[in-house]
Amino acid sequence: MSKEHYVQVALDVPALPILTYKAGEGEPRVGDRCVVPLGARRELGLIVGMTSHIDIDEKKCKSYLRLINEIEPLSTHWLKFTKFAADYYQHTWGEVALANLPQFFRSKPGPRYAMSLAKLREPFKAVKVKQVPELTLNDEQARAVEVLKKHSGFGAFVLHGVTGSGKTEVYLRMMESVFKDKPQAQILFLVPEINLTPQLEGRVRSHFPDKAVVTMHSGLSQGQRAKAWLAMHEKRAQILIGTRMAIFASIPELSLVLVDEEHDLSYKAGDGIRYSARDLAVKRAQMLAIPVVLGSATPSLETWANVRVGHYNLLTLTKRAVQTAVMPQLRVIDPRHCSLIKGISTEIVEAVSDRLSRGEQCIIFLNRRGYAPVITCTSCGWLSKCPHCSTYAVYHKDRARLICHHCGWSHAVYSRCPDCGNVDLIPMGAGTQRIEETIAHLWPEARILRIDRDSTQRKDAAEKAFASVHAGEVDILVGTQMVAKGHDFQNVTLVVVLNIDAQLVSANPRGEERAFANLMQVAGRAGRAGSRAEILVQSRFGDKLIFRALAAQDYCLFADRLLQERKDEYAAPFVSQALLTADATDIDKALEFLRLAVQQAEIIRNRYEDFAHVTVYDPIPMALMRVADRERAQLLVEADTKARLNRFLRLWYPAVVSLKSAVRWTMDVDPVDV
DNA sequence: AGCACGCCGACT
DNA sequence: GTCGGCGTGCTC
Repeated sequence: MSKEHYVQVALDVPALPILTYKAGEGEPRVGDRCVVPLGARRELGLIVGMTSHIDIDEKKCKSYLRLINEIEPLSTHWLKFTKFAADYYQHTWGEVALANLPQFFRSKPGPRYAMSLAKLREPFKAVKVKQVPELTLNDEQARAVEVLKKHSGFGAFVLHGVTGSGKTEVYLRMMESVFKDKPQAQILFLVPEINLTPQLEGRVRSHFPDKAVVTMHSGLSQGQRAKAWLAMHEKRAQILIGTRMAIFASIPELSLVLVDEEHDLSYKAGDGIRYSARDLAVKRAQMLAIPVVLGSATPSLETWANVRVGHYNLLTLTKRAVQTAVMPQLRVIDPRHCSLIKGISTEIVEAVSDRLSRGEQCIIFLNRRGYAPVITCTSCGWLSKCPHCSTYAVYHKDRARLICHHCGWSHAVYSRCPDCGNVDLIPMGAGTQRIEETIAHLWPEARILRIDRDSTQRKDAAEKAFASVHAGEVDILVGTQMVAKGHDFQNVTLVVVLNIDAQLVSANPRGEERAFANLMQVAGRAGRAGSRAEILVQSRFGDKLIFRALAAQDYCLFADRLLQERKDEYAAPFVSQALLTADATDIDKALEFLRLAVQQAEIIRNRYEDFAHVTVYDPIPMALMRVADRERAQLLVEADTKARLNRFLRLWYPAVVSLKSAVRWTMDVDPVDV
């Protein structure tokens, strides 16, 4: 066998193919990194293959400058996986592979490289673990664990259970059964947000005192990330809990992947390479022939469709794990048919008063921060528009400013109308700050706490706020989305939802599905430990199916109906989509670029019969057209299958690149918002 | 993406 | 005469 003198190197450079270099010093292995000359600069590359012959001019072929082989090479599985992601999301292999290594491992080694590496290998500081008592599984939970235990090879399991049905305990036992079969196994546990890692981390550490647990999320420093990454890579740690970025970790003994709250939008990366960590989790499990578990009370429609066609196995938890817990009662209140006190119906006011008199806690949920979404002039009709975006600047009373939530523009609130000089400027609508003010007025005795991004800006502020609710120091909690995630409040017996209609009737095709997930999640905050909890939703659409399904806590009813609708409309998830988004200083430039992209698409479409089922739509300005002085337009492409869409994109993407436009653009495969 | 090369306008 | 603007094009 002839020695392979050349290495094939992937580089973190867009639109650059794999380059071939001569092997220099050392014994290069596939999966090692190396420093290579590239034009006038030096870049860090990843060796993805070896070869004994080259098809380029020998003189053109340079040699690598330094081989980096101080750590074990990345596995062939990891390389194949990142290659798949690169092809699927239309990026180069090098971009996906290298951009997803921690900073330390994607940088050229400096003079202190060996020392830094040794430091990264130092043992982790011991963590104090609060012992969580073992829970016994009910029959449903036990069955779910049993199904996974009996399964071998690839399998996607959907753990569908309402809040409080004990999904976490099931995850833990599933992990346990994997470790029993294979003591050196490694497990990846994906969570949607950093905030959710600490509690889960505690549970996991307590359950597996002899397994090293590491975390990976954007809240960690580069050093901490590298340390956790290396611990998994070198099999010193066996459990990785992390946000979407963790899907790209090197996990040589990966044996089980868990994706908690799989429907959560934060699994979809919004910048750079727009991957879906959930979808990649399924793919990675499939490549490794291991099980993946997707958990949610409200699975995404994509996932549900896979359940219904039999690709995924459904494991259902219908009972609340705490036997005494009762499903909360749902009541929809039509604000048109009752008197309102500053936007809050009297029925809700009475219900809150009732809870307060009994010393119970209430949550008021409103997905809109600030005091009022817009202020207006009573005389000339002036509105507080953001000068840089096609939206309104939100009034923040506490800071006496108008703030644009899209670009951050802020201006001291006007004392008189900038157009006509009139002094009567009034806030329209209500955000959490205004609701807080209103309830303080209604219940002067009550202890009120507001939790939203504004009230929790300081470090640990959110944790402290949640702790004070748990400690019973709060009677009424007002908050946005933030209050809906992760925390169960034992003494909360009433949840009020104020402004779900905006989402219910939005132009967004996924609005209803998201409203359901939101409502279900908020509802789950109440009455975990028992007693009669109630959910009051203020909505004009009480007769919608969503509320019937919600009252019965019947996700299947809702999801099956929605799926049927999507099928009839030939909409996602029954079609696969890619979205080309362009932004420029003016909308015409963006649209013109997209029109050229359409031309390219049509050329490709007409050339191959395969693309008869590919639809290229007209470019349109985005719903929120202007953000931070950039005007945005988008172009949607649809195909009947993912595979066909991918084949099309492989031809179209390079054609779009070659347009060489000054317009900024991105391609989003499987976009969440269309 | 960088960083070169390259071909036209105002400066010691 | 040259310093430098950023348009096009290549990187093994």
